[in-house]
Amino acid sequence: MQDMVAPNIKDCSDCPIRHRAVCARCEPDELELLEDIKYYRSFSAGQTVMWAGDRMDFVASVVSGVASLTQTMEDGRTQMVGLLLPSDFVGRPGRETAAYTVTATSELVMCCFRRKPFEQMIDTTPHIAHRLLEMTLDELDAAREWMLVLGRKTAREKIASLLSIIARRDAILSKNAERKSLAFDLPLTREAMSDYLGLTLETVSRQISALKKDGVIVLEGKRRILVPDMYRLIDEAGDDSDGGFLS
Amino acid sequence: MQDMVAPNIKDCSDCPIRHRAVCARCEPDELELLEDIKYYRSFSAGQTVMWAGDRMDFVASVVSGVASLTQTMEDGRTQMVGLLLPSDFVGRPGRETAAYTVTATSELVMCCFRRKPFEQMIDTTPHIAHRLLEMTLDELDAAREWMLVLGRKTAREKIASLLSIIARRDAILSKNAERKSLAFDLPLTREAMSDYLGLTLETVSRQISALKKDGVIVLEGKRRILVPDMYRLIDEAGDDSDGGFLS
DNA sequence: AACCATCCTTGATATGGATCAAAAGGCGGA
DNA sequence: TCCGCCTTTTGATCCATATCAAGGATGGTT
Repeated sequence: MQDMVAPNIKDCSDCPIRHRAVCARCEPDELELLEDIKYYRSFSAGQTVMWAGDRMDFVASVVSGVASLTQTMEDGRTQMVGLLLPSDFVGRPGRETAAYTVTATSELVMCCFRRKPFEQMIDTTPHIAHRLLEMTLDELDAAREWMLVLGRKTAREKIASLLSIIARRDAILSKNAERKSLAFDLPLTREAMSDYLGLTLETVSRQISALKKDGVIVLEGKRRILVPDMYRLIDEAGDDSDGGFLS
Repeated sequence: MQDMVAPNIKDCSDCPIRHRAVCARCEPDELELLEDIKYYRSFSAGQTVMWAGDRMDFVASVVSGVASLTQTMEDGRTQMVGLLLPSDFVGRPGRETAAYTVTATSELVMCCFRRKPFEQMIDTTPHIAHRLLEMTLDELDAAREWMLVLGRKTAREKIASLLSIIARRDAILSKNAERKSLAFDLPLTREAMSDYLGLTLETVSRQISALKKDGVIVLEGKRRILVPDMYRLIDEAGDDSDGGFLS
């Protein structure tokens, strides 16, 4: 259960935050400041990055792997409220303690920035604040998209929605976007999927079996998914929420 | 179906955005700039402020009344993804078209700011950008809270959660916070409540009746709710999501 | 190779909420 | 004041998903 420095990352060029959150318009001296306050941490599947209520001394960006944000009720019911894929950002500037539990659902490498100096950068560097606002608005849109899934979709549609999202993100990362058929590894256990979808793990398993029987997906082992026809899968998801794949 | 200028609002001092989003640390000349770009619109219950996909030339803040953000699937299933109470902000700087349909669920007055000049203010006035980021993060937290409600709570808990939220907001507005018992008007039809909670309107009605029968709430007419014991209601909601009431 | 701990699948049954249906308020307009 | 529309309540039945239960696959450890 020991964190370690990721051995294979040398500089900011591998760090998504450089491209997505902060650095697109950074001046060289700002980049240098970023270098000063950042460090890498890696986690193995199942490890908890932080518990809700923990003091949080950093904000971070996912370099590789997948993490989840979860909320748990006293009686143990838990709901995933965010899925962090590579290049996603986690942490709330200005907040001392974590509001959600963050868990690595697969091998995970995060690029962390010490919170206090990061907050100073936000205050002194307008385009960083601007970029952060954009990212937060994107996350808000994603959360609202997900509210439709949780509130109004059937179990089958929920599974198809989740697979679409992962497939799309995977395709973008591997530059395979707009390919009709594709394959990817599921970075979540059935239980994690059920926590995301507001279902039980048995229902998740059954619906995956059903989608397989109907030829919407093909399983290679338990975790690898082939999607023969991405448009079919998106259609099963019940709406255009994943229309972004088409663009 | 005609918008009109709200007759009873003369200056920014009645405008929530002044306090919540923009003006807390505004310089006099910034306030003047705000005055230049703002105007009021009012709507009656049921009126649609804008449809998803509409071109959006303004961002706005709710002055009084309640509005909802909704998403609808092709087959008509709809999910509310945001409830806008007085002082809440709506609109995404940098986006041309509305992502959600905005509807007045009661008499509604909004304070609108023309989008382009508002965006310029954001870019040139760091503390406005900062405040906007904070508000967006608050909304994101609220959305994630709601994901737990949608994904994991029972119908009864969902109703209690919604009533708690409205009660709390109402108490804050009328400076009645931390009172144990309180009363408020429901600004939503049963159908709107069902769209928020991912239920049918029949289930909403039945659960309200059940809470009434059990003495958790008292109904005066259909729309006015008395809560004899706020802590009881919060308890029925199933978790501490409304612990904010206690503070 | 045998063992163990997870993770996953499948079956049988139970149930909370949806659906279908009807009637009872409430409220504005003629 | 009465009518007609809209909202709400309540009842009967159905069904999608949860729950309970058992067994199978997988991968790591000794």
